[in-house]
Amino acid sequence: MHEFTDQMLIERIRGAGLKVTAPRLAVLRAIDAGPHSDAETVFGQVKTDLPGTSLQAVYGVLTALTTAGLLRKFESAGSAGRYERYLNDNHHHMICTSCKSVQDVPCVVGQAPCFSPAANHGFAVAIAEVTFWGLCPACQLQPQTL
Amino acid sequence: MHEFTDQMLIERIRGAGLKVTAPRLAVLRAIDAGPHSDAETVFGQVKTDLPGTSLQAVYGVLTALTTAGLLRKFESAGSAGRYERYLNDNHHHMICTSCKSVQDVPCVVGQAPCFSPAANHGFAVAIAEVTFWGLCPACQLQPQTL
DNA sequence: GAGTTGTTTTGATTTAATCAAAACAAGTGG
DNA sequence: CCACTTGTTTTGATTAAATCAAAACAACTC
Repeated sequence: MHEFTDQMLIERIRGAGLKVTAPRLAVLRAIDAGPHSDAETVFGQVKTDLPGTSLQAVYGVLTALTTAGLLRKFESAGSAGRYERYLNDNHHHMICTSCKSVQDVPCVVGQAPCFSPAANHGFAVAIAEVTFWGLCPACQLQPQTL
Repeated sequence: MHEFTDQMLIERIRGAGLKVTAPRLAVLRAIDAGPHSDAETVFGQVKTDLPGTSLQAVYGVLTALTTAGLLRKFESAGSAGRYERYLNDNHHHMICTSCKSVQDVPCVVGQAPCFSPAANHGFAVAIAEVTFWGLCPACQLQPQTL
């Protein structure tokens, strides 16, 4: 399941100009193990391999790593903010309205179709965020709402 | 500024199968006057023309009107949930990263281009939500962040 | 005009997140 | 290898957004 060795993670942290600490390694490992996790979920994961870490530390680490460009935060209706490894691949998210699970979806239609709103009203558009809402395969099998 | 008379608003509420009450009228008027408002903003507006209304009532009214299909709620990173009149026009939003102001943008590229993710992983996609982030004209004139 | 049902008020509670100050540790340079 | 500086984490309190429950109340129907 681990795509990255600790050594690789250490290099990524240091490469971003940040000090390498145990909580930061643990957070990166947690995101690697469970992408699209929120702060609480990351905290739960981190606690198991680095007990004594505080939830506030996790928030701080997530914010620092996001600012440094190692992680990306995305927030969507009805859920806490979630984090994933930052990849400059312009992908989007498909979220299940029932179980809130998240799938990555590449943005393939042309290059970056959604970057061009029809009328931009003078806005300098920097990024376009696309979220697809629907029912995941598992939840489609459920008879009704639980 | 008022697009709708009270009589029209009353008909819309009743048409949705809901009882017509003063707070509901006041909330619809507030949304009409300030689209893309959050609950607190609506509350501030409502208070002026119907003092004694509670914030919780505003939350309740917003939820009821949203469930009934008269309003649409949208939530975006860094802001509280906002409400607008529901229009079945598949429009999207352009939000200023600096001042958080919102502009509607029609979805014109073809019909509903964003409804078709490349690989849907078995998801039954119901809606696609597109948010453009950037700097509004006013904030582009600011030398730097305030 | 009285009754039933749906709505609003009042007040407490939850969740997600942020802030500030003190304790601590990573990476420098001696 | 030790001490210093700076950045990080902990501890504890606080905020913002929203939700819940029960009692008071008002809209629509008969």
